[in-house]
Amino acid sequence: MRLTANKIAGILRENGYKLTPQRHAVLKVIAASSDHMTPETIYSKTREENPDIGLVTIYRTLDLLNSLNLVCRVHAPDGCRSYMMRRPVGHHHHLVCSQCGKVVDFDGCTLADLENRLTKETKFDITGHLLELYGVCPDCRHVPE
Amino acid sequence: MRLTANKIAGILRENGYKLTPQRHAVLKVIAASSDHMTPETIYSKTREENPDIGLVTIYRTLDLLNSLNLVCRVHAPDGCRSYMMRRPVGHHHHLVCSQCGKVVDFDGCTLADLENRLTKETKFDITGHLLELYGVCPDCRHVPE
DNA sequence: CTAGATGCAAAAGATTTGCAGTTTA
DNA sequence: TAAACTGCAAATCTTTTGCATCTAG
Repeated sequence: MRLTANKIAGILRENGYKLTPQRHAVLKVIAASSDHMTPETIYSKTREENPDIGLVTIYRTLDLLNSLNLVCRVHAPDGCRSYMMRRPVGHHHHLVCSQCGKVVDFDGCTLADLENRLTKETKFDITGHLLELYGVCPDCRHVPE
Repeated sequence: MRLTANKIAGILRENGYKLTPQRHAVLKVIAASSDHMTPETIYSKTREENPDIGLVTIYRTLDLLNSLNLVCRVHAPDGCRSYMMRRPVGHHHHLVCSQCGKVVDFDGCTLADLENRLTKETKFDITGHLLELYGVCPDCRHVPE
């Protein structure tokens, strides 16, 4: 289960942000998709129901949601700026299909040992990581164009 | 030991690409730094010795080197387009200092098990991954501004 | 009522493309 | 010499900012 737009609206309020119709619309769009979307895509999807929203608002809303850790940013070898709803579980990563862009997120990553080792070896104070796996999803594998 | 500019020059030739003075200059700059650099930074460093090189050539050269897997692209939470020399060992990842941008690369990542598990669970055909760790390097930790 | 949000237009960047001239192999 | 490469200028995007207006709480 992912966070719903309604829950997020509550979280917004708790943090002192206003729940505007625009933000609600953006949330609905992101919550409705299981894939990651670029700001541009989110913009046009949101406009379908909210033709008056501006692209700038999309950018600002995404920054806000991202800073509240409500959506997460997906990095791919090409475009590095797309977003999807974050699941309630804190920590997860992405498995991205290189052909259709489908994203599966997963948790249970095994980096703790690695981080410990590197902390010792490099004396870095390790604060986080980005892990994205790439591959071809079953659908794309079976239906070569 | 990293790949030297000279070795790469040979590889370029082997792949049917010409070794131009511009490419050589870019390679020298990248090889001389242990950190990742943006195209813009590489551009200005290259210009120090080669004032006539154009930014476009930097972009094209980086794309070429990247496609030959001679340099690698570093993704950070902010800028996602910077490059550094790739080491001869095939597989490695980055530990990036969030404050000064220093990059340490490392190998021995422990993702094989994870990939096996996910292959089973998701039926994705997993072809690669991107792993970047973030933290604060010893220098930045000891010298708070 | 007021801090915070929005939209517009414009600015600022980043990256790509078209093209004519140059150069490596 | 031919294919590949370069630089320039211009075209495209993408993202950010300034500002006057609006609105959720």
